[in-house]
Amino acid sequence: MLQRVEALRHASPEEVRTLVRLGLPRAVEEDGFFFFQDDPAERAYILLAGRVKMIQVTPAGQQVTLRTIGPYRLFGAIGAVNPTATYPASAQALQDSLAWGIASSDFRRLLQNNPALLLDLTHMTTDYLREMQERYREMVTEQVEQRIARVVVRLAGQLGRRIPEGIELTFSRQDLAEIAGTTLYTVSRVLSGWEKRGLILTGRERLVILHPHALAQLAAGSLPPAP
Amino acid sequence: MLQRVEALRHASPEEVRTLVRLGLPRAVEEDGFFFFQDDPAERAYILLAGRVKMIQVTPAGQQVTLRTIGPYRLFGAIGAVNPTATYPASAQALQDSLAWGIASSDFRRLLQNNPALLLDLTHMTTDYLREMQERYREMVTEQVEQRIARVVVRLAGQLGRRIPEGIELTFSRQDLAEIAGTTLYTVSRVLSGWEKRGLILTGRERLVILHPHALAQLAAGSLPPAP
DNA sequence: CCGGCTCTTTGCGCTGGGGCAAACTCTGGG
DNA sequence: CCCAGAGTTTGCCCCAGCGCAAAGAGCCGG
Repeated sequence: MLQRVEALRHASPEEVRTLVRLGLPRAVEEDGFFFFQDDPAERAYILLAGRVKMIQVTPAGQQVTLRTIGPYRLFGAIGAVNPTATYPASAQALQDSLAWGIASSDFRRLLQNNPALLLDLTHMTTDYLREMQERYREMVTEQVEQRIARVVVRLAGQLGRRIPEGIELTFSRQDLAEIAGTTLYTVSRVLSGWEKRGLILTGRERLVILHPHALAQLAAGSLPPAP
Repeated sequence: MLQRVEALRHASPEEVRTLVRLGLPRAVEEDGFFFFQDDPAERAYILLAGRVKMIQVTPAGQQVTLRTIGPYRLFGAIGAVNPTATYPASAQALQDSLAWGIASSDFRRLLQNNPALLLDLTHMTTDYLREMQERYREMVTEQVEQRIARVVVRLAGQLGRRIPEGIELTFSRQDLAEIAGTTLYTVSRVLSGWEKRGLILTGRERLVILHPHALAQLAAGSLPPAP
């Protein structure tokens, strides 16, 4: 099963078996936490089922979602590579979720014995870094509507479900706001606008993308925002 | 000389010699570019002298500075680890600068033969990733004045010069604006405010921090912004 | 089928900070 | 020493988006 994890592509079957032996399953129900920001990074996780969001909370209590994790993806690994490190973010379950937890020391040992695996991890990290740099730029330079469009397009690609009408996403306005770095009010207004223009359908904790192409154009800034 | 590069801490003297042999020096004068965003990542660089900023430019021509590089630091390496990758940002010299350029393929070969080095690189990358995540959160949640304070404090630590009066930095208002994700007007207003409050001295492309502690408090949000 | 809870919508007012324009001030080159 | 050009300051206006408040809508358990 763990073979499907792209981070373990270069792990030998034996190493995977070791991981299974050394790791242990951890189930967390909706809204529960796998770990908290600034806790010592004791384990890295592979998500097996469900959905997890990585968040940072400001001293004032405001939440920012850094990314959402889908099945067969690694999380908590950034903290785990460094022996003395703490988690840079908290991991909260968006749905009931199940993950395989590997002690950081075992994880590091595995990486040390398998340079190909370490290289994979480096690639993953640099990819994520590229994404963060881009999103940072977007945050600085783009208008909210465009940012929300980007978020929706990105989420659709990662976690969208194909249904007859289009692509379905299950996120509340609040969720989207935390990802796009805005407020639920603004998200609500923007989504309403899109619905009026016939680009999407909305519902409680749900939206359906009818015209992915138009949304992508909005995200790219090549389509002017609502009148 | 290259021994001082923290990225090469685990390189053997012989490997360093190989790097010197395989690499070549590249001088770029002020405002010149080492490479551009989206170009194929042909070389990784180690800065030997000068200062370089990594920037992304939006289609509309707006600039965002991702980070500034000081001597003995690696840049362009994120692009170099992946054989098919392009640079995620442009590298522009803030002053006349000199760097040692290593072909990406040589760089990768070195990493493959020396897992300790690869591990160092991974640590550097994850550290930078942590920083980007933090700055992303700051960008989303914090007010401009606080963000500018953070930028100034951070730059003071990396590139500040001790002088009798305090810590001196050499950046134009425009530079600071691009780093803090705001406009030169706002930076100018905020700096003027700080000067009136006696926290800093300002000058053309220059500022002197008189009370680092007060600025740090501003950056942390524990000191209220200007009245 | 009801009641309550959570999520969503929308009107309204407000403000942080963006951006133009014009004046001012360094600084280095001739 | 003076001038031109680059960097800076500040007044002024404007608006995108925030956030309250109150009403509406969907969902679930009993």
